Amino acid sequence: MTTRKPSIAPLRKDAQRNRAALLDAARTVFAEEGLDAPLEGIARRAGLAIGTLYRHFPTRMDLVGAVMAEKKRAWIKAAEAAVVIEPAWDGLTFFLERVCELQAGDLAFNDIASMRFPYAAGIEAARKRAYDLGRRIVERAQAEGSLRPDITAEDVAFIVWAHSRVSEATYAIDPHAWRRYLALTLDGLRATAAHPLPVPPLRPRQVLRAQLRLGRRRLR
Amino acid sequence: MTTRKPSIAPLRKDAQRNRAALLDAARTVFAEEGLDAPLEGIARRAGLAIGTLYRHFPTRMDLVGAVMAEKKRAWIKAAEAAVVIEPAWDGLTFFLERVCELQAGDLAFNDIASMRFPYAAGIEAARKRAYDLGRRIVERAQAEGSLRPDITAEDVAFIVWAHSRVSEATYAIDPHAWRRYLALTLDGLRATAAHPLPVPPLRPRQVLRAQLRLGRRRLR
DNA sequence: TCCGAAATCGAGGCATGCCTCATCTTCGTC
DNA sequence: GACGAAGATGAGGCATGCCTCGATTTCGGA
Repeated sequence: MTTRKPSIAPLRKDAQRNRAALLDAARTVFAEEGLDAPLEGIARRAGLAIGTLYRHFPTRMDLVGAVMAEKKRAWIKAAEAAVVIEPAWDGLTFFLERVCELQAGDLAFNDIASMRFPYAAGIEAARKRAYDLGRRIVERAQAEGSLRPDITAEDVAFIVWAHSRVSEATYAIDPHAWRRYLALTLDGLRATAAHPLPVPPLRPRQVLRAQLRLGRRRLR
Repeated sequence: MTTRKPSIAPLRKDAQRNRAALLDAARTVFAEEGLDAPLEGIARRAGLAIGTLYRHFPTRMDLVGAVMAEKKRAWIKAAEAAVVIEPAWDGLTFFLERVCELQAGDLAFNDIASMRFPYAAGIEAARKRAYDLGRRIVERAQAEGSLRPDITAEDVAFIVWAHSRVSEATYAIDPHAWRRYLALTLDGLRATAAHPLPVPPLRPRQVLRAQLRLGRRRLR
């Protein structure tokens, strides 16, 4: 996230300025083009040479991690808020709405939320935290009887995956279209809507493998 | 789809053999790697030189169109069968299940189903037909009262998009996982599950633009 | 103001994948 | 079985994007 030196040395003024410009450019470009956007474009937009980008962020994931820091915080904050909302159903909808909102309009976060990238330590830590909270949100809503009992926290991964494509398709055409689809999804999650499900849920390990697979495919 | 010459001339024996080998290789490679798979890999797998591939299929879409011919037929057949099934709800579920089944395990058809590519005439004609049938399937189920009345045929696009990512993520980990997610979706589509939707449906033109956008992004 | 360390620069080497075309091979007809 | 047309070949030119590294500039402390 910072430049990986054990470093006590503070950055020089110009370096600080340039680092900020790179983050700024990267935020915009990643959001518009996704995690695999050419790094040269980011350097250009920041008005700097490609070598400077590499000095500050030796790997793509260092840059991604730095850019995603705020979004990560927003993600966890949403989960922390949701887990205490009453009734628990409202907590669940609040959580899903916030996650989808973060995904919509930011292709990079969209990728981050539905995929997994080895060696992106900062991001993975946040994800772990968000998932643990997600599990509690699900269990709470089931306990109160509003969320159908036959789903598991792993099924939330389905929702994130599904929404990631919906958002990718529609954000530039109608920035609120995803709300309609999320509402349909929620209607299927209500205890009152439940019909037997044909196959068992994914196991946590399977979700992880699926996310890794998507990530590999994305940054092939 | 054929090689674009006005041509009455039939292919030479060796050319016929090679064309078949190319289609065979392309079927496998596209299914495994998606529509943007390197063409060199397809030629290599067919045991032919890259120039030969280009002689038979001057553009990527010529090859894609030829490979997707059978899947296209299966798609339309499913829709034609679904539109006469009683009760109409069963027709709808049959249709969605078949489409999702075709998407699962074939990354190329997955792309074809959720995106749009200009100048892929053969495919677009099939899509038009399938969409018209889809509209009738939806209206029939609404008329009998099983499908919630507040959705439109355009909302089916959401389902295809959503499923495309779910399938991309899970087909190699658990080839039937998508059935669980589709069942959840169907539970949200039942008239009995309906709660008011927050935003209006996409208009047909918007669906088209969204699909074009996905296609451009995919074959960037 | 001067100097060394820090930071910047960007050409260039590497890899991938597209597509072309001059040359060689094979088919099938007479 | 010979010949002309159809077909196959693959090196090579082009474009993109990654990443490095020696040369150059800038900063800021003494």
